[in-house]
Amino acid sequence: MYCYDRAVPQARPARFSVTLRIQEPTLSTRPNASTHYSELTDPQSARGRLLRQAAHLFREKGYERTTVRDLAAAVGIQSGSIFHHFQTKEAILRAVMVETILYNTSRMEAALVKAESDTDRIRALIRCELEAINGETGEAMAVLVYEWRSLTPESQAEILVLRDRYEKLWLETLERLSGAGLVKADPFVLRRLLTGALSWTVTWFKPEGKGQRRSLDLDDLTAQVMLTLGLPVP
Amino acid sequence: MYCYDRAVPQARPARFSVTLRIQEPTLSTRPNASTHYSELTDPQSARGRLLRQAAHLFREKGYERTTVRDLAAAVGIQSGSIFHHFQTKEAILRAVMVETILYNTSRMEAALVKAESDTDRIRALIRCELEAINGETGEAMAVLVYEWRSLTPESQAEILVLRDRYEKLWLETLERLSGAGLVKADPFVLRRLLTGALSWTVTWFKPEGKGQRRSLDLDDLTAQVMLTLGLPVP
Amino acid sequence: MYCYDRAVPQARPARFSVTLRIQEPTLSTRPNASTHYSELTDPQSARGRLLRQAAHLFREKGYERTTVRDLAAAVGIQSGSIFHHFQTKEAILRAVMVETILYNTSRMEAALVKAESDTDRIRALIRCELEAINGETGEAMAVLVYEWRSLTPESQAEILVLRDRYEKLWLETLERLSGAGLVKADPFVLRRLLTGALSWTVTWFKPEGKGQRRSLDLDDLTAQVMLTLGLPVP
Amino acid sequence: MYCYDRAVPQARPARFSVTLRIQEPTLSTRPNASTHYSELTDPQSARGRLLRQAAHLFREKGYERTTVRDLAAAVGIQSGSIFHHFQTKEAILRAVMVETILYNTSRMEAALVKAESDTDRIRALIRCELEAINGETGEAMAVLVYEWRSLTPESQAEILVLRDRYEKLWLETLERLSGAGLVKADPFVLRRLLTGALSWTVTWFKPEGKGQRRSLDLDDLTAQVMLTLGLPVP
DNA sequence: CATGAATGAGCATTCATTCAT
DNA sequence: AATGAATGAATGCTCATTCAT
Repeated sequence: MYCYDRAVPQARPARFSVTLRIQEPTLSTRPNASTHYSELTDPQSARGRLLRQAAHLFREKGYERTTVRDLAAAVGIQSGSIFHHFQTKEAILRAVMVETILYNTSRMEAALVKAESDTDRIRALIRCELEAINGETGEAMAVLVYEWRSLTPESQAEILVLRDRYEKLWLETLERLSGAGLVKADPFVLRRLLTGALSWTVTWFKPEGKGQRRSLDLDDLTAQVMLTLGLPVP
Repeated sequence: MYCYDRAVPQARPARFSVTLRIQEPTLSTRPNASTHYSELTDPQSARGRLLRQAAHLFREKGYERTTVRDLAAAVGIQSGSIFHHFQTKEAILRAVMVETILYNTSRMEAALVKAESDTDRIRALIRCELEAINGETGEAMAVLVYEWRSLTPESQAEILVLRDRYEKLWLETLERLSGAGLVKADPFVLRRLLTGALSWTVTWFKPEGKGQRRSLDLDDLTAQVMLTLGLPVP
Repeated sequence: MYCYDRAVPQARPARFSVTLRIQEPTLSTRPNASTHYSELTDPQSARGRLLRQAAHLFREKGYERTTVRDLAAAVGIQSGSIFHHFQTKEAILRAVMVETILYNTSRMEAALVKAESDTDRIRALIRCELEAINGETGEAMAVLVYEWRSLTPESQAEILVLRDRYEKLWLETLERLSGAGLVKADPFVLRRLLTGALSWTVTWFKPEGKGQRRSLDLDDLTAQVMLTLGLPVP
Repeated sequence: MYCYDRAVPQARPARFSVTLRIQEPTLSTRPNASTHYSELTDPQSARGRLLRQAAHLFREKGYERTTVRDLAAAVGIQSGSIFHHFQTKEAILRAVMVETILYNTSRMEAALVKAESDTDRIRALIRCELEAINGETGEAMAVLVYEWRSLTPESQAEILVLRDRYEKLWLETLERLSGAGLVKADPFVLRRLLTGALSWTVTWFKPEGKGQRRSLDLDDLTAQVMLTLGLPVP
């Protein structure tokens, strides 16, 4: 699983998109664009529909239990055609993860820019991660967390590089809060506790309140997390 | 995954063990005995060794990627012999989960009895769950959390009954703390945030501090969680 | 493999080229032209490059293990484009064989014309066949011998017709030598022993002497075969 | 194909059977037995029937065109059961070759022991190889020669060791004949010419004279080869 | 209880071929 | 002519499970 305790080379701050372009030629980022959002595969394209269905099925049944035939049927193509778009089944899993992490890193960077105070920043991060986990990219995020073991070691290394950029945003913010005395726990440990707490929401949180005993939206949930940490709720 | 949002029949407080005894004749609990510890399979027996190896392999490689032959080889028997102990591979997974949840519920009940204050109680629960996740039963607990999807719906229902007894211990304690104003967040939500935070430790916490940048033992980790919740650390 | 023991209709001396022209419109022979060399596909054309690469790859990896994509990549076109030049993959194999046999039959006819004695004639045939096997057309010849089984029965029949014309040159020469008492063995059997001996050189003879324990050129090899047959070496 | 021009480590004279026993535990030789014949897989066993059918099908259709399902059907088992006996399809090919080469090396050693003169010896070798190629082991021998390319490099290396022992019997005999002036050509070259000539008989020689224009048995064929070499025929 | 040969449905992947552009 | 996405049947191989011994 999306594992923290291995030695990871320091994230190379800006050039990672070049590396990516080499490894995944059909996936590109626009580093020069005014927004920092990564350019994802067109969701209308065959590849895009495949990735969406893959996220859905991998989340629902697990990577191992999802067959290439399941995937092909969900997209409406023949099983052999899958391999026109991806070399292996594992490459699909990897692409789901890479696209999600790139997309959500960009979203988080954009949200941080708008925050004005330290509590604004931590609230933005929590809110962003909750959105990533429970919103549109939720299935892909769940796959990122819970299907980590199904990646080859090479793919894991590739994605750990991307994850480090994402985690750096969290750690810097938590260290500022810690410096300001707003949180008591060690930032490193606190981030890991939050990772677990937030990613686990995918198993119980239903934004629309369907079937829940009390209705809770993403803002409420963000507030509950802030409360739990002893941080101010607006 | 070990999912919270499905309608679960109210836990039938005492009779679940009867059901269990029918389905798994060699596993029994003694709810009337003076100690509340469940009687687990003898770890020296063939069945016991099988369950231990199953927990290890399911944790390491995942349930789907672990073959019956892997299991047999780890125990030192032939693959066909596995089926003298369990009817199906899934029954092994189920047994790993059932034994773990029964064992850890008993441990938690025993720990609660000794606690004298509300903060003692919550600290005991946190400490107990961290021990379950990172101690001897850690592999089985990780399997319980991360291989949930590989259970049949019938097995899921069976185990949800056991889990409700376990969760009740948590919820009652959190509600007392909430009533006393010691925690601000909703007890129901707080428990779910804690479930995620604590179970996630399996991915990063190494008790011995091997390779970690700072050494942290289970007591330190418990203290960090208490700090995060704004609760007093002794 | 290029098999001798099936009943073959007597070679139809002149009309086979008509048949060929129908099936493979771009390949033609001019039996009435002053030179006896067949007109082969222009090696610069797309078709010519394809045939050359096919001979190379079929020899190197075998027909079955060579994919249409391998072939296309070797020529520098897309796999779909192959089928503008040949109707099926098997048609490529057939064309490689047909062109080689036509080319080498012509070469042998030309060499025989120049020979002045019976020993000259047999030496010319041996030398010619060794050149065919180990020279420029070597890869195609090896394909002709070792990929015979991959042809459809129809293609086999077509090529057997061409082969009979080639074999007739051998058999007539061996019968003259036998009549003159220069060889003792039955000409029919002797030709088959020679076919095997000569075609097998492809597996061990390296004209440049690279890595061989003794350097042996085609003339030396021809002489060794003559010696083996008890025939005079100039 | 069964290729001569690669550097081969010197054959380890007597202990090769030990090596073999390690690599192929179910195949054993009896180095202490009075006869030097290798002990082959029992032809009645599942493994034995599989090897026989494999030799037949690989010879008939080629290794690549023979599917595991073809093989299973020929033996009368399910395709999955093949892999109870052999780890891969290639291992079947390897086993066919190993058993054949061991068996025929032993036969040849036994025949050499009985020969009394140099011409007896060469006649014994020719006769033995013709029997190997056209007799009971004929299909397996043809596979050994014509499916060489389908072996992995590792398997090729393994079998080259066995082949060297076989070839040594030939080379020593030819060198004695050359020393005695009975053959004029270089022994090394002569052996290769003979290898081709003899192995090629598989494509045209039919012992029973079925459909042949003249009836030729193995003795006649041996005599023809001796005649071709200018050696005395009894 | 234990074995291990056998099963057979299922898997990811391959690949010659087609065809709309 | 050429492309390249798509096809779909086939391939080698896996593996939980069965069962005669």
